[in-house]
Amino acid sequence: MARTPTTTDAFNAIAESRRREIISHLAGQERSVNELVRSLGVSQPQVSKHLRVLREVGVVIVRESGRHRWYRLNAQRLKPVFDWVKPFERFWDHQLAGIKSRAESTASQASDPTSGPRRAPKRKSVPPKKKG
Amino acid sequence: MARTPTTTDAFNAIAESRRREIISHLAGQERSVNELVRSLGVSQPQVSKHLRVLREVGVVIVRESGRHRWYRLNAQRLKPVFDWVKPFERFWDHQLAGIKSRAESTASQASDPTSGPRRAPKRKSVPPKKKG
DNA sequence: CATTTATATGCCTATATAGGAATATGTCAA
DNA sequence: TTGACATATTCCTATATAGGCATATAAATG
Repeated sequence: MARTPTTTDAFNAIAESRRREIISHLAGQERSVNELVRSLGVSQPQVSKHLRVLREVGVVIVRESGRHRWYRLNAQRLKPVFDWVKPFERFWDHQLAGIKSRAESTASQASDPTSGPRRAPKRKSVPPKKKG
Repeated sequence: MARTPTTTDAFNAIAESRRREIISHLAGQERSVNELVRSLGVSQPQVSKHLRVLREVGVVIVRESGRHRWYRLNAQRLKPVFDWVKPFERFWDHQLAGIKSRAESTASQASDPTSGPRRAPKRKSVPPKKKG
C-alpha cells in the first residue's frame, strides 16, 4: 500500500512544511492566494494545490469576493494534533527538571536521548535469495 | 517530486496513525517488539518497520538485552510538533469563549467553521487540451 | 467585445511509501 | 549443534504525491 493520503486528516496535511507555513501565515488574518504566493515565494499553482489539501481537511476556509478568494484558518481542525501531542509534554518537562538528579543512576546508558537520529546499529544483513 | 519522506522529521513520522499508536503505547514504559505486536494486532515486520522510521527520526530509542529490543519513547522529538501547534490553541479557545457573543455580527457569513471538510465549490472545469 | 487579473486544475514524472510474504540475523536453551 | 524464539530486512506492488508547466475558468475593466 501507499502512504496515507495527505487529505486524510490534519496530521497528514501538516506533514508538509509548506502547508505549515501557509497555516502560520493565515493565523489571525485572511489572505488571498496571491498574498500567500508573495509571502512564501512559491508558485501560484503550488499554493493553490496546498490550499486545496488544507481545504479538504477543513483546516482552511474560503470566502469568495469578486475574483479574490480569501482564505482563513479554521484552527479547530488542528485541535486533534494538539490533543494528541499534549500528553507527552510532561515527559520532556520531567526530563528537564530531573535530568541532573538522575544523571548518576543512568550514567551507564550509552545513548543520549537528546542526541540526533540514529541508524540501525550492529546487525549485519545480507540480501535474501532472489525470489523464486 | 514526491512527498516528503516519513523519516524527514517528527511531523512526517507521526502522520501515520499506526506510528502514533506505537508512540502512545511507549509512553511511560519500555516495550519489546512482540509486546507491541500483540497490543496493536499488527504483523511483526510492520511493527519493526514502523519502529525503524521512529528510530530514524529519534522519536524512539532502543535498548538491547539478549534477543529482546526494548523500545522507549524519546518525547523530546515530539516537542517541535507541540511547539508548532500550541500557538493555535488560542484560536479555538477564543472561538469557544466568544462564539455566542459574536453570533449576531457574523450571522451573514455562510459557512460554519466547525463543520466538515468541503470540496471545491462552484467553478466548472474542463480537461485542458492534450499536450502538444 | 477583448484584455487583464486572480485562481484552479490538468498532465507529466520521479520518488517514497505501507503492507504482505519470505527470509536473514542473532540469541538462548537443550 | 540443533532448534526455537525475537527481531530486522529484503523484494514486490499499488498508490499518492509535489512540483513544473500549460491552460481553463471567472471576474473586472476598457
